[in-house]
Amino acid sequence: MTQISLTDIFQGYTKRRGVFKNKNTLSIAFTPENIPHREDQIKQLGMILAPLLGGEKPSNIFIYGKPGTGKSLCIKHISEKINERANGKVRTLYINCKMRRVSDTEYRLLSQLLSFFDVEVPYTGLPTDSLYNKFFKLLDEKEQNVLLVLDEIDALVKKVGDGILYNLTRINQELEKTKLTIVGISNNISFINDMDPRVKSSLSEEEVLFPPYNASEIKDILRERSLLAFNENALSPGVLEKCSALAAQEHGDARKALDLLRIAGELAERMGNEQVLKEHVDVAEKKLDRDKTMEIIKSQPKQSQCVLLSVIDLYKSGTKNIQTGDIYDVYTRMCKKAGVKVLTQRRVSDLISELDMFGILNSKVISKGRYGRTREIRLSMSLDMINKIENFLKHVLI
DNA sequence: CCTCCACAGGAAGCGCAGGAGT
DNA sequence: ACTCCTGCGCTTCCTGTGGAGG
Repeated sequence: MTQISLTDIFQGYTKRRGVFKNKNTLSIAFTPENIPHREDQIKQLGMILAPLLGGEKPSNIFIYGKPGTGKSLCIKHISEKINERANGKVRTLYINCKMRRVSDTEYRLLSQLLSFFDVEVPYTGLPTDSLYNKFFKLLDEKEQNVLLVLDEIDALVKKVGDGILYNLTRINQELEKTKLTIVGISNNISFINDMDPRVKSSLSEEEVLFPPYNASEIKDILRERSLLAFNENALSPGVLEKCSALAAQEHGDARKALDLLRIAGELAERMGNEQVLKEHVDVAEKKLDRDKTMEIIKSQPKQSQCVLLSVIDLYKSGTKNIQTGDIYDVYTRMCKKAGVKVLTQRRVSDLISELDMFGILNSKVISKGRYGRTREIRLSMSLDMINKIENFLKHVLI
């Protein structure tokens, strides 16, 4: 009985003509066959990495460019292509270095690398050196060519220093059988300059720059993907233009454009429309912003959440020029109420910096002369959003 | 000119959970 | 069971500092 009605539902769903033909082609996981407006970069990377095909070690590469400019995508694309040609002789290890509690320290990064070889290590207890040795042995077990892609490497270096990179580049020199090529990807251009010169010279033997897309380039990208993703005539006129324009405002972020398009499509489908309208894009933009920040906030530890709620409290009570000391006062009361351990101001100061890094807060160090030097903290979102966060945090904490 | 506020943010080290070796 | 190790979140202690008020 249940099964029958379920099949009915599913059949009804598949029979109904939605707007999507293949939604996956809009996700970040999808690597398209053709990457518009990145011909130069792909050519450059291809030339640098071509020695892999002859079993030679290419130069290490440093890639930089703003978010959503196709850095990871191009690397993924090229490594897939190379692998096809080399009959799987080239192994690509991709790591995003920013993931909290996953790859945001040297130890955790190595433990991630080891897990690619199906080696699980305890989350603490072992010396980092021993992880290096394990990794080293695994690499040198057999002859192979390994491409190590470290995405958002600037975040990691900022947090724990450039020692990791130094160690990795050194491992490379000591390997006998295996050749390890390191590809560092960074959103921040200036970051490479204040690294140890030894690391700098060995990591950025080659540099590739990914400039932001402009609105018409983003539109090209969207058009191409929309042909794969949507049914014919599912997009009303102006939808692509709107997505492109919105994303171009945000330093030419193609990923944002794709997200907008996908969410707009989902909204249209959910509302039973046969066409995606410009209005859907408007709603999608709000939803995208909201979802992103909520996602980050949910993943924060309780202590950070307390800090954030304190900032919101101050904001709502009309305090202007919110500073660290104010926050700490409210924060201590908040913790007691929520039954959470009160951390020191030093630590809270770091938590504020973290929230700043995630883009949830804006903090700026200012000097008020006689009245000291502190950080001024501002919330950079709509009142609507602040209310939403407040509700969520109160629900979770109190 | 100097002073002095209210912190920023670096350095060191502590305690805990969890290894490895004996 | 014991010792001795480690990484990590956190505390403790510290020095540094831009500029308004004197």
